[in-house]
Amino acid sequence: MDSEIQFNELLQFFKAMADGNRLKIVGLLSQKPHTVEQLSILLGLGMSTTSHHLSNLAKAGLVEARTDGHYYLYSLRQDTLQEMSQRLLKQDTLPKLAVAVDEQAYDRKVLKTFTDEEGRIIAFPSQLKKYQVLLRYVVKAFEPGIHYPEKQVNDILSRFHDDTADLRRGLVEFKLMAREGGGGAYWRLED
Amino acid sequence: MDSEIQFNELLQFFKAMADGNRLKIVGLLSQKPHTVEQLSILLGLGMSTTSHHLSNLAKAGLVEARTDGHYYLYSLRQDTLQEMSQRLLKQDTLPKLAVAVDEQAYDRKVLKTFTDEEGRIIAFPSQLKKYQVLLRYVVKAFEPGIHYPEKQVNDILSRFHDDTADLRRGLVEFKLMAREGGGGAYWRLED
DNA sequence: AAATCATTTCTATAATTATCGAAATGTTAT
DNA sequence: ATAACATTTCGATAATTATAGAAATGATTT
Repeated sequence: MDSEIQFNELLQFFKAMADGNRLKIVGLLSQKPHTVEQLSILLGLGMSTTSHHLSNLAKAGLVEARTDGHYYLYSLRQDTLQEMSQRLLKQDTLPKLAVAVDEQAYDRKVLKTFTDEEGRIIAFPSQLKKYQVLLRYVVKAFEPGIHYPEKQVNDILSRFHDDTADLRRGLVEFKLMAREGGGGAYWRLED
Repeated sequence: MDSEIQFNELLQFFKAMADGNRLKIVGLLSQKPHTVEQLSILLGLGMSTTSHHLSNLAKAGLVEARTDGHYYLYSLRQDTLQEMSQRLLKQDTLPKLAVAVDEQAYDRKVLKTFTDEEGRIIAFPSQLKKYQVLLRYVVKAFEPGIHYPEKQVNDILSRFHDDTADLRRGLVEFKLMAREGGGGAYWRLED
């Protein structure tokens, strides 16, 4: 859903700007590009910390690095900042933020319909949207960052439904989990 | 300081918006006012938690409550949101964010690294920016408006480093000093 | 290829923030 | 006033985020 992207984009933007040191970085970069070392000295932070802040800002599309001879030069992407500010001024942006609420309510309703009290799946919905709701629910049983052998994946999935193969296939198909090479391990993907 | 207020106001604004549940609240309130209870049900949060989020938004001036019959009705202050977005679009807002930074910290750090207790240069930095810091430091030994013959220039520069030729060349190259004609005198330039 | 320098990633810890349940406060209607 | 109800504050815990130092990576020069 499009407004889902909107929501996450805006949230990431605000989170990126919601730190004093990152705000200062934005201010400094609005004047001219700086290297990581320069910024860390100006802010009185470790270089690794500064690097972390910069990658946070970069993920939100607010800064970019260009390699310049001996060092990297970070600069501000004014266009992203403008685009975000203007989006806030648009009439229809705010109401769309509430769509995420409806989605959630929708998810709850689907889960209530297709799972029992113990959280097991009663039946597979025929509607794709509802099927995906179930998959998002199931994938939460896996820790991000951990690699699970297929046997363990099946063990975990069997807590939700006997047709573990169907669930496994769905999780991979809709990119909630990934698989290593041929018969390798599975792991959970971020959003 | 005025820009100090600017900074904290903006930071508070971003912090207020940097939470998924608060963003959803803003979205919901942009459609119509809600009570704490309504919001907490829609978001699936405890009422105390919702109240906490609302007070956070209120502190940033983004929502306000008016008492209506039996309940409180929270509504969005669109004007604050507009004012903040527009501020981000203004040319001079961003540069001001850097005022909180100690601009001279960088120069001090470089000087500390590359000069000894007596102020002599220990080594020439490879980074151009740092080299320029040293040059700006050295050039202060010359009075503006006075013309120095090359011999005297070398005498003064030798207080900082034996390689006076390097320093002389750097000072001219980066337009901190200028030279008259062929073998004439040097003088300090104003930035 | 080795050496040097800037940056990033990793690992661990400190600080901040979100959350809930219970108790306290405030508001409206009787 | 008091009863009934909505909201806030308090106290404690869970989750997230900021931070630094060490090790790994990437890029440039010799």
